This record gives sequence, C-alpha cells and structure tokens, in this order.
Amino acid sequence: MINFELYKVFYLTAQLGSLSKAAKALYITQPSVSHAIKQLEEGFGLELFSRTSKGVVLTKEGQVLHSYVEQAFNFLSLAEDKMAELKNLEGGELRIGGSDSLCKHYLLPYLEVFHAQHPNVKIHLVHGTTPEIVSYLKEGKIDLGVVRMPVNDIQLEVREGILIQDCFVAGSKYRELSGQVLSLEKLLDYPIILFSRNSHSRYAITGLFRDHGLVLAPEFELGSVDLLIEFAKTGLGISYVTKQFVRKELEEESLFEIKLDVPIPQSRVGIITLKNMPLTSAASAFIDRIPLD
Amino acid sequence: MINFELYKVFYLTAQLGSLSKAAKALYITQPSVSHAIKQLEEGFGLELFSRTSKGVVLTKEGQVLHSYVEQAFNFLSLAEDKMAELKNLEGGELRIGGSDSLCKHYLLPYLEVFHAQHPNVKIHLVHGTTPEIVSYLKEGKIDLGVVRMPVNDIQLEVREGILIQDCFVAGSKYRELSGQVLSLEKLLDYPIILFSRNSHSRYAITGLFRDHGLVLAPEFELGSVDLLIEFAKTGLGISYVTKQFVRKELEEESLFEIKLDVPIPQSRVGIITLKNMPLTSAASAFIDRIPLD
DNA sequence: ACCCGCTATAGAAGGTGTCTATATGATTAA
DNA sequence: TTAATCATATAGACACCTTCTATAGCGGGT
Repeated sequence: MINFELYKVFYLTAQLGSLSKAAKALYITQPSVSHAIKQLEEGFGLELFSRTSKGVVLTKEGQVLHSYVEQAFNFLSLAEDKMAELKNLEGGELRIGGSDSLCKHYLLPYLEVFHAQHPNVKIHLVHGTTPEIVSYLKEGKIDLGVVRMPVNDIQLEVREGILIQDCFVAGSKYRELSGQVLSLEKLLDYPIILFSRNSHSRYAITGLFRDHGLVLAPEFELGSVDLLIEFAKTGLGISYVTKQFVRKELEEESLFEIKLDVPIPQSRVGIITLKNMPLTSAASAFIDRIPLD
Repeated sequence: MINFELYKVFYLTAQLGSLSKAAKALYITQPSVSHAIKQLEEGFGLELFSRTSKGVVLTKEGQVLHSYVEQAFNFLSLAEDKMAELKNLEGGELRIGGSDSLCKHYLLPYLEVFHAQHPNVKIHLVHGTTPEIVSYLKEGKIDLGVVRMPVNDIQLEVREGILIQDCFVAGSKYRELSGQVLSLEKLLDYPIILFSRNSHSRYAITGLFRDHGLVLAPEFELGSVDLLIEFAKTGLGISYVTKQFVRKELEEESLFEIKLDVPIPQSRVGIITLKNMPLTSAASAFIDRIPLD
C-alpha cells in the first residue's frame, strides 16, 4: 500500500496546479514535492501530471486518482476539525449517571456551569440506583457515575467527593420537637417518611435503628426526595433526608432538623469511572470542576 | 496537518483491535505501531484507544476519528485499485480522432484487436479533417489522432506510419482503360469523382494536375470513401481513392486501377499526439500496436 | 535574445520511522 | 500464590528516507 503521506502532497499539488505552490503550502521545498510525486507515479506505474513550464496539469489517470484522493482528503480534514472540537469541548457528549437524589441536588449546579461554558457538549443524565449506575458504567452507557460511597468494585476508579449528612426533618406541625434532642426510640412515636428505593441512605438509617434493637418502619415510602420534603412540610410526618439538600428549607424555616441523641453516620459522594478506560475529554473536564475531598 | 501515514496505522489498529496484529498486517513491529498511535494521540491531545491486556479498544474520541478515517481509507484503497486497473488496461478509455477514411480502413483492424485484448477500455472514435483532429487533440478531446502526413505543428508529436498510395479506379464500364497508361490530360476526358471535404489527398491530386497546367474539376464530390467506391463500381466515373483501401475491390476485380504516365506521390499515415502531454496508458498501449515506419 | 518561473536531477545531511531489547501489566493456569 | 503467556510501553540505536541545497534544463513572455 502506498505511503498515504504522498497523497497529501499529490492532492495539494493537483489543487494548486504547481509543485512550487504545493511546496510552499506544505512548508517543504519544491524538489521534495517533485520527489514525492515521482514516488507516486512510480508506485502506480502511471504518469499523474503533465509538466509544463507554468506548472503541472493532471493527466487522465491523475484526474481519476484525484477524484478519489479528494474525497479522502476531505474526510481527513473533517476528522481533524472534529478532533479539535472534541478536544476543545466544542462538541461531543457527557453522559452521567446519578444515583438517587444526587442528580438533582448535587450534580445540577455543576452541570449548569459546565453547560454554560461548553454549550456544544451534549449532556445525558440518567438516574438509577448505585448498582444500576455501576452497570451502566461497565456497559459503556455512561462516562461517569455519581453515587454514595462506599462503592467497592475492583473495576471502578473512585474519586471521593464531599461529605454529606443525613438527618430527620419535620414541618411546623411538629414544632414542639424543635428544641428537643430525641432518642431513636422516641422518634418512632412519630410517622416516619423514607425514600422508597433501595438506597445507601435508607440502608444506613435502618441499620442504625437495628443496631439499637429497634425497627424503623416508615409510614410513607416516597419515590423522590422532592416528595419527602413536601410531605414533611405538609406535616404528614418526619422525613429522612440529606441535610445539604434541604438547606434552603432549613434556612427559610419551612423545615427544621430534629436532633437525635445518637450521631447519624456521614456518608460521602463518590465520582466513579471505569478503571483502565480513558475518559472522554468532556468527562474529564467535568470531573475537574467537581470539588473533591 | 497530521502525517496521513499515521492514519493508515490507526485504521488498521482499530480494525484489528490490536497493535500487534496491525503491526503484522503492516509488516512493521509492534513498537512502531505503538509509536505511531502515540503520535496521533499527542497530535490531537486526545486518547484514541484504551489499552487492555488483550488488545486495544477505541475510545469515544477514537470512534469519532475512526468513522472519518474509515471513509478516507476506503477511498484511498479504491483509488489504488482503480489505478492498478488503469495501468493494466482493465479500465479507462481510448479516444482517437481519425481523419477522412483512415478511421474505417486503417484504424479499424487495430481497434478490433485492441478491444478484444482490453475489453474494459472504452473506445471513442471521432471523425474530422486533419485540422479538426489537431484541434480536438489540443483541446484534450482525444488522446491521439491518425491523419495523413505531412503535419507541421510544433505542439505535435508525430509518429510516421505506413505509406499509402492514392490512385484512380474505375468499374467495368471503363474496362477499355484497363490495360492503358493514361496521361493526366486524357484522364480529364472522363468524369472524375473526388472526396468532397478538404483533405490532404484532394490537395495533393489537384496540385499534381495544376503542376501540369491542368485543372481537375470533379464531376462528383462525395462525402465518404465508401461512396467513392460505390460510384466508381456503378460506372458513374473514375474515383480517386487510396489504393490500400480498395484492395478488396481490386482483387475481386469489381474495380481496376487506371495507370497514369506520371507518378502520384505517396503519402504517409501519421499518428499524432500532443507534445509534452503524457499519453494515457491505453493510448500508449494502442500506439505500440500500430506498425510504424 | 534575454530573463523569469517552473520542474528535474544530483548529492548531502538531518530527521524520523523502525528496529531490538526489555519493562510492565493483566489474565490464565497450575 | 506463582509461573507463564500475551498484550502494550519504553528506551536507545541505527538505517532509511525524506528533505534540503545547488544546479541544470526547459519553455514562455517581454
């Protein structure tokens, strides 16, 4: 197979109709171009150009070759443009998997900033439980996942993000609990609202109760963190939510935190990617914006 | 612009999913392939492959690049096939201009043989007077011309072909002239049939008469050699034709030659091409089959 | 007839692609 | 766990080949 590099010289020579001009365009000398063309001609056993005193003109065979090489050249030029786009985040896509409520409350602000800076990068966001997110990653459906730690999977690369603290919150209906410090046992006298899906946070809190010989049986199981917040506000019960994600409600005092006499373990956000799998430049740029531990 | 040769390595590596296999396919060593890929990656500032223990897999960016490079590669492969076809005369075309009757009586046999041997070469045959043929040649409409000599044109490359001899022929109606040797003057007593168009042969014969103080005024002017032959056969007059082209008629005695007491100058067939303009391989192969002087 | 611009050629030098040898890492089998 | 195998990465040396400089040759235009 002929040295592809020669086609570049051939193409430019044909376009410019002159070895000298092609040489200038390629930042090489005219004899080099002459030599390159000769190599092509000898390779094919055909003359590609007829030389005149004012440049060169394609022969019939040269025209045939040129028609093909032109296409190839265009594709390769396009390719180089496209790669530059990808590198400069003027294209491509970012596919993120977020477990539970992290998508909305944790990721969204970063996504907004990223999108504002790189509007041409298409963003795909998928929800799922932690194991689902891990599966998506392994199947190549997403570039990175945002889940609660811990995640133990030898195939995964884990970057530790911020610490988050879950807590129980209630609305004004339970205002009398506002100043108090409750025991776990006492808390069970009130209707408890939990996230319905199997999540790390739910495992963690039921585990905590079990450790104290108690059973946490929720009055409501809700499918979204937004609903947990709404139900608590309405006074339907006491919701177990991530403190950072109800910061606004706590500040405006539509919700207040219920203090317990035992500490609720913190958990950590983890950014997971596939080990040994290079990140797209979009993914890697995005991760760089997320404050890690 | 990136060295096109690297794309060849990239493409094969992507296709084969392995640096080692690509190396084998390219008859180079694995480190060379590794190096080439690295150059591409550094050139783009992007990772193109993710390396695993059993080969390499395209990254997202690599896939994008591959989709373009694949097209380009296909075009270049096609180009190389096509050029091989052209070289081996399994394609392309042969465009010939023939003046006057040379097309049919002189060229046809050679064209038949050539076409039999290279059936995939398309043959275009155009008629015209010598100046027309020369024009076609200069305009690039034909690859070569077959005309009567002499042709004097600095831009033309002339190959001298066979000698041909014009003569006067008549049919049985003038049988009494068969054994005789006529003078030019005597010949004018009979109806003369000439080719109508301005041709070398007509100039030559009118010139010969003029040199003897005579004026050759034809009874008929016909547009094709076939008609000249037919008219003579029918007895409508005495036709001035090329002896070699009525060989059959002379042999079967449907025509006979009228001897003159002055020699009619011979003329020569010339194969003309454009100087400084490379021949297509079809044209050059064809010329090689024509017996030259 | 001269000059100018273009291409061809020759020979030299530098660069770069390729090589060998070896390291490193991952998977598989024992 | 260790050994073996197969993949890619790395380093350094060498050779080829691209590119260079210098010059010749050719044709056209002034």
